[in-house]
Amino acid sequence: MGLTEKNLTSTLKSHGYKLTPQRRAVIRVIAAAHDHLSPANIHAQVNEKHPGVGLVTIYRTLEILGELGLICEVHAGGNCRSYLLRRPAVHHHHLLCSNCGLVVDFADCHLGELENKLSRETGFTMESHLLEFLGRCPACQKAV
Amino acid sequence: MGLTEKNLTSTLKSHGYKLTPQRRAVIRVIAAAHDHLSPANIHAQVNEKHPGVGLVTIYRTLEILGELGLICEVHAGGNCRSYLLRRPAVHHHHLLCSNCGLVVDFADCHLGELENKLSRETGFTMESHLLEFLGRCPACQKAV
DNA sequence: CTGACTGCAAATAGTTTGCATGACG
DNA sequence: CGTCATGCAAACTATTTGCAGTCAG
Repeated sequence: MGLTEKNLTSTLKSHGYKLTPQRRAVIRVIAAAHDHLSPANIHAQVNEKHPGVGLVTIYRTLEILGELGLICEVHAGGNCRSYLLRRPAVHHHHLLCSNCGLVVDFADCHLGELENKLSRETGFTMESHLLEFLGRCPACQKAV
Repeated sequence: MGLTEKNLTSTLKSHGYKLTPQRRAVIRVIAAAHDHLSPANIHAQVNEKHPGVGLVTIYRTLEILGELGLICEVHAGGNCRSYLLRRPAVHHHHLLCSNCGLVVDFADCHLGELENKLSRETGFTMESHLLEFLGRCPACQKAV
């Protein structure tokens, strides 16, 4: 049920995008990472196995993947352009370790109620919400 | 009870920072805006009244204001470096209009419980959380 | 085959740093 | 007065764009 590499590639295809070795490599890296990665980060990891892949390609691939909703942004700390594989294709949020960057997903935000309340009070039509927790994971707590 | 310009300047002083016309201008612009502003944005507005102020000064001032907790970041859309006057000096969140950029504050997020639960389940020590709602304000709904 | 994809290089945009001058307190 | 702030210019980093060659389908 996890979103496998196969699903990703087939989604790519079904949207008319071609499946190139470079894209496969990018997807592989993102899928393998348990962290959120910056474009430069992804580039470096891709090049470990496939030297010669341009950073530009990473950017373009990320744009496509984002467009298809296969990856999502993480707004960690100052760096705002980190990407993460959208593992469950459902609504969820992230819990980040401020030290090592570990990411834990969780889905049960009880924001529906709050959303309704705010909507009533302000007259806003709600479109989406962004929720992230920042903390320190067990390993990093021990480490100091 | 609102955080006035006076409070801001006195806070600056009490932390050993000098009160220069440039900083006053930056604070004025941020305080007057009902929007979140990017550094470039602030720079432009400051220069309308005080030509000659460098963009560098804006950056440095923003850094100080952020350090003192007088402004906070807004993670709107793609642009991740927008600043906003932190009106109530307490913990709160934002509701953004995706069309006009209107910002509404709200404080009563019921995340404490969720935070505790996550903390128990994951072993994380929680440091902070980021919550933003994105929607469409009443005016923009009418405007189609 | 053909159009989409890639990589290079160059262009842009956004942000930071070094330094001499000037202003706050 | 001494210290900190400012503004300029330059250095950097991150991201985007143009173009000719290459490749998946």
